[in-house]
Amino acid sequence: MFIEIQTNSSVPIYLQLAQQLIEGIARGELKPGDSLPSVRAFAADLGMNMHTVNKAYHYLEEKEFIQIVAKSGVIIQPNGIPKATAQEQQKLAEQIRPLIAEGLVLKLSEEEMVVMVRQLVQNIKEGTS
Amino acid sequence: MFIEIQTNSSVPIYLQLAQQLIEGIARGELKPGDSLPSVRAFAADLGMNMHTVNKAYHYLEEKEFIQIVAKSGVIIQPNGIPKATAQEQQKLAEQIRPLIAEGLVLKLSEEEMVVMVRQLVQNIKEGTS
DNA sequence: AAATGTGTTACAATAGAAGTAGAACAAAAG
DNA sequence: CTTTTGTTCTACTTCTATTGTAACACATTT
Repeated sequence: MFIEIQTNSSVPIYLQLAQQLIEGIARGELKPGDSLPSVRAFAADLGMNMHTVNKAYHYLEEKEFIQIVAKSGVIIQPNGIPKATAQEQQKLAEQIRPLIAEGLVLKLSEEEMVVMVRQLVQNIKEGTS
Repeated sequence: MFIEIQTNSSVPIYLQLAQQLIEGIARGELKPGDSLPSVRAFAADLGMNMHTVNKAYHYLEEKEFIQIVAKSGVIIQPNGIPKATAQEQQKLAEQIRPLIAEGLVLKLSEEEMVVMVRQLVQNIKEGTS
């Protein structure tokens, strides 16, 4: 899968990488059991430091989207990623909340924001920007 | 209006303050032309440093939600806050996108996320958590 | 006019975290 | 045994958040 990093973005490289991998999973391009490149190989491939890739991997591991198997490599959660717990969903909502509030202040209607979300879902699934 | 700061949160104080003011505007509790406390008074009231309040104010000013009028204080955008431009909406979408992607990975359906957004809109308008 | 109160801006300083990177290490794989 | 792999330790630089102090602007009071 293609990874595209914007070095002058305010969002750190490791996060950009992690987010793009998340989108890869969301879109089904990365399936349970698939293996990801080693930190070194990936880093060399992307022209970044090993630690940056490592950090992205650990970020994803903490969310339990992947498994890091010591000395052997990294694979997408092989038994499939379980559905969000109430707690995870709550946490997600908390993160979205200030953005919705901002939308409201900018006079976006509930419907407009719903449309925005639907659009985003489509874009992610299609891999379009 | 009622401000509640959590000092042990990972989200910085000035941002918590700004976000709560934004919610105040969204919920209509703060109307165009309303004035906000001076940096010093507000800081004393909330038990924080004036610069922290100042930073929140400037954050909101940059978004053009308020006007900082030198010497006379701070007021909510008196002519009403204009509807989001295409660019602002785009930017909002960009910020929401990684969260939606994460939701998808956690097997939340498009409908579930739409419901989540509608719920958030209600909560914000009601001022509930 | 001078003083005082109220409020903003500017400069400084600090502590801490974040982002990125190099080198050495131990275990697994081949 | 050699190569590969994730881990660990260290290190450096840059941001960030917060606070402190002082200077400045203006209106009102004395």
